[in-house]
Amino acid sequence: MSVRVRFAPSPTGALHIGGARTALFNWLYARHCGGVFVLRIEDTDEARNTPEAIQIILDSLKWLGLDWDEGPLSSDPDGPGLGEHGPYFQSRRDHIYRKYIHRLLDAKMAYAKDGAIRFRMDRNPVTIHDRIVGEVERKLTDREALDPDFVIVRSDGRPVFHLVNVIDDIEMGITHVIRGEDHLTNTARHIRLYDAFGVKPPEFAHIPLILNPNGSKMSKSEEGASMNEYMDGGFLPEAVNNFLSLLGWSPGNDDEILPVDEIVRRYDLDGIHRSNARFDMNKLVWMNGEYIHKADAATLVRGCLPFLEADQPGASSYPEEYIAKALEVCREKVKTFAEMPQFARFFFMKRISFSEEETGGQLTPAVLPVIKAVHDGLEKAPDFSVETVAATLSQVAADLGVKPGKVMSPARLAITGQKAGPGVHELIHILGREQVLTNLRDALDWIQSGQ
RNA sequence: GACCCUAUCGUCUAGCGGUUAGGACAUCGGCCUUUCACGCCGGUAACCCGGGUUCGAAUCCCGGUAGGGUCGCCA
Repeated sequence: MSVRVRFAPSPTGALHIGGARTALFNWLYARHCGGVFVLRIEDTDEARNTPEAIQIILDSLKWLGLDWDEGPLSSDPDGPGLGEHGPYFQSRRDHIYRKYIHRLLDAKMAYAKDGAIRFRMDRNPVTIHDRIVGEVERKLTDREALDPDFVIVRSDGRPVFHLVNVIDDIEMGITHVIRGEDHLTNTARHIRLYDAFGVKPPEFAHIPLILNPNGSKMSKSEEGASMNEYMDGGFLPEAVNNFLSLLGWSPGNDDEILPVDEIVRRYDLDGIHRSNARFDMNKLVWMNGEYIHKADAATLVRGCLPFLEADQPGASSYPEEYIAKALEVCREKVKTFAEMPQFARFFFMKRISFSEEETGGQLTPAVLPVIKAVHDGLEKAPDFSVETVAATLSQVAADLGVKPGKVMSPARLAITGQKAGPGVHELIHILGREQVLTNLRDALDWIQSGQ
């Protein structure tokens, strides 16, 4: 039988990092097995669900590259979907649930009380066979022992999660339920529901949770908890996928930077851990840097442009080739695209704004002669190739009788207004004669005007 | 309160009866260097505790402790 897995989010806001990982693990397993990945929207809680939230979930999954074989094509519950098991919005499947509820009622396995419908739950322990956790014998808790039955249809007629989740998984032919460990103890109820419907339960695989750095449950408001932070924060989806796949799963050796197709190839339920993992933004940022350093030029430009434009309005209207060259010499310095402006902003400034803070107090009258010499040297340079610029600056240092460093550092400060940045020769070459000389004259003026 | 899961450096992890307990992030030194990074070299740093089983336990069993999860007319 071919593998069919699903991701069934409830659209109550941004996609949580834990949800994204659950989706990823399901997708990975489907792709590894050549199975089917289903997306189902659990929008039964009308008060909390919004069309915007559905769209965000769709966008987040697309951004991560987690394509679904069956599921909605848009955030419209009545719109077209992919696959033969629709509708894929629970809010549009009520007629299906009704049939199952009647079966339960007719067989006396469920009954009405206080206007709601309750399921007669087994009082004996339920054994859960979990692919990750193993055999789990779930006994009733003290509260449950008082009244083991649970509500499956609210008094207002709306069926609850436990019921619809099971019915949909049956109807959609789900073979493996891969979900967060927070559902493990609830699985006993689900198994009894499968029994009641006379259906063999699917394989269960409960994956460990993602915790905060301090070990507590990762809540929505926590740093790094929302996928929006990565989509809008200068991250590459490949890096986020790679990082998430390693949170609770291991390929079995020390490999860490793994392209997604290799993760798909090596992915297996047996490689999933049993213990929760803490979220480490530091390592994610490092990994993102690894991906940025190897990204192709177009990806680098596309990723950085929004941040550059926000920092220096008009930046995106510079010539494409110029932007590409400017970003290329800065790429090794950043770990997220959001960090790019702090190194590359001067490339997109017609006039540099000098500040005591940015220059670290290094632009003083003492360096006036050096900057003047750099200006005059470059003004007379026959061209602005990297080689010519290098030779020119060396000559300036020689003429002044100082080490090259005594020229490079003030030159960088004067031309870029910053202490840190790409190689001086390269940045002068890319900036070009006119802009470099303008910046140098501005620097001279700024120093002479008493700063 | 009850029930369930889990336990290797600060963090993510390798290990699946015999290892100098390995790697990565972070951190601390050093090198490289015109800056900041990158890169390279090196250091600090872990088997939660207590009992067993065994010639031998990080690995298997039991107990404790700690952390997490669940017990809704939320999902």
